[in-house]
Amino acid sequence: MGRLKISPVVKMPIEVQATTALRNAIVSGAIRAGERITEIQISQQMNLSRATVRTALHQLAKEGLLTLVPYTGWTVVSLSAEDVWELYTLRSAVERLAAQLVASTITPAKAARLTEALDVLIQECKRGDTARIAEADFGLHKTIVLLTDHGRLGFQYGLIEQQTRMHIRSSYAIIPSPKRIIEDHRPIVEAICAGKADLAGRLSEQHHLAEGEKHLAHLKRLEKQEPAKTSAAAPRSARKRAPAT
Amino acid sequence: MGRLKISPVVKMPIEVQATTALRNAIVSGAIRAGERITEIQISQQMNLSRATVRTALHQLAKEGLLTLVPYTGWTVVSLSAEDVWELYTLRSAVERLAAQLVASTITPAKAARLTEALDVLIQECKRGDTARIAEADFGLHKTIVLLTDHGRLGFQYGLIEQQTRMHIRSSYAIIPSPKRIIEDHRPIVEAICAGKADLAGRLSEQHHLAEGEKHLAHLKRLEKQEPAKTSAAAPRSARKRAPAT
DNA sequence: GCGCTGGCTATTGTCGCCAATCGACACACC
DNA sequence: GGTGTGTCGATTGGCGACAATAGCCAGCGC
Repeated sequence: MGRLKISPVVKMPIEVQATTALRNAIVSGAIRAGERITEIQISQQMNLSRATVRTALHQLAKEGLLTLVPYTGWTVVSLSAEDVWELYTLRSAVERLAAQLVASTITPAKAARLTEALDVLIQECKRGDTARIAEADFGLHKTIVLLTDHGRLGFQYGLIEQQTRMHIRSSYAIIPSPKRIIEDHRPIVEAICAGKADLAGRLSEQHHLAEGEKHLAHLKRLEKQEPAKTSAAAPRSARKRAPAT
Repeated sequence: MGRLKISPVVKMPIEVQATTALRNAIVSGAIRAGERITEIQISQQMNLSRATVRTALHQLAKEGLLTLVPYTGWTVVSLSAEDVWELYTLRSAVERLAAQLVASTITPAKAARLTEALDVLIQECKRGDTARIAEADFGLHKTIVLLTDHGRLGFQYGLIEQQTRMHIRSSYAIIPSPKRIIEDHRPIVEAICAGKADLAGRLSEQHHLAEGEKHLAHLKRLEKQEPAKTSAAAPRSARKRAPAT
């Protein structure tokens, strides 16, 4: 009597499912940045008790996707220039660490996975579909982070990624040319695979700082052309110069 | 008719107060690492509804202080060697970024605050009380992070700090000599105040990696002397070598 | 003696309802 | 017209009760 060919049912509390569905709705743009939402509205749409929805919303607030004014309401964050600066500087630090960790523990198997992810990115760049290029780009970076086998780093990276995705969807992000994307990413992967931790870390950090600064300058130009849009949400910080490296 | 001299009442929802009280209880060691707690037990002790306590516990789980097995119970995390590795590597990256950011935007006022925090640390090292030295040490690092004016960085640092504090309380942490502490910290502060972002970042990163590795080696020696203690909690990761720099 | 099954207990999950708070608006007074 | 006060509606905060789940233990069959 062998094993039956039945897929296991994955049990998941409703709270967790609600959190996941709401996170996806926010990150995908189905619920827009800056939008006000209420527990009542969401509980009716999801056919769940308000308390269950409330737990989910609190979780997402902790992830930086929502802000709550007690007794008043919830707002999906809308990222200001300062938020953008925070995200790309933090991402540069996290990804520097990831590149260093993977490079210092590189194995043929890890190198193969990295090379494969880079190949996917290169193929998408040749195809030219910007959405698929962006996905492959995220995929390569996620692979580096996953190869660290560092749970907290992966968690932190996930928070940064989802906020970055939200922002890209709700703004007029500039997309580097496919040629440039390949030129930027290949040396990072090569340094990691060659076990050059210091070089890999520096290249990775530089890549994100450079892209972040370009994007920020672009946003500033857009702001000059339009009335300032009110920014809900994340703690405001004064903009600082990027760290010299 | 001018302003009355009455201090404003700081309103804080009970949920937030409960979260803060529980966080303090965990970080201070009043609730021990590895301990199992239940919503019912905590709600009775705090004289609050279980639902309120539940919200608080979920928040703290998100901060990495607790883990939940659905329908079964909550456990205060007990940090394994792998967790320690994760914390100090992540801390090294975060503090590297902080040092770089402050150094690249240094002002006389910031330099004064940093120098003051270093002076406090030096004074405590002369006094020799290890608890006060540790507090002054944390205080200096927190000052650097706060001077970045980077909300997300401060939040991330706070998570690392509280988990580190928990671990220090629940383990036989080795404390560096006061002389060594001064030798390690002074060059970091000097580099930051001199606006040398690259040097400040490297020194800061190195400081945490070196201390972390020493501590980890110490833990490994302790583990060899005792039966393995079961580790609740945080995602397990394989130990990796520290990144070369 | 071992493995399986069922029942019980203890816990978290989810619900609906009452309580507390905030913001907007109307009204009264100066 | 401006300011202060009170009320109301909309929202979140907090509660206790019922539902769902997991783990443990006793009993039974082989």
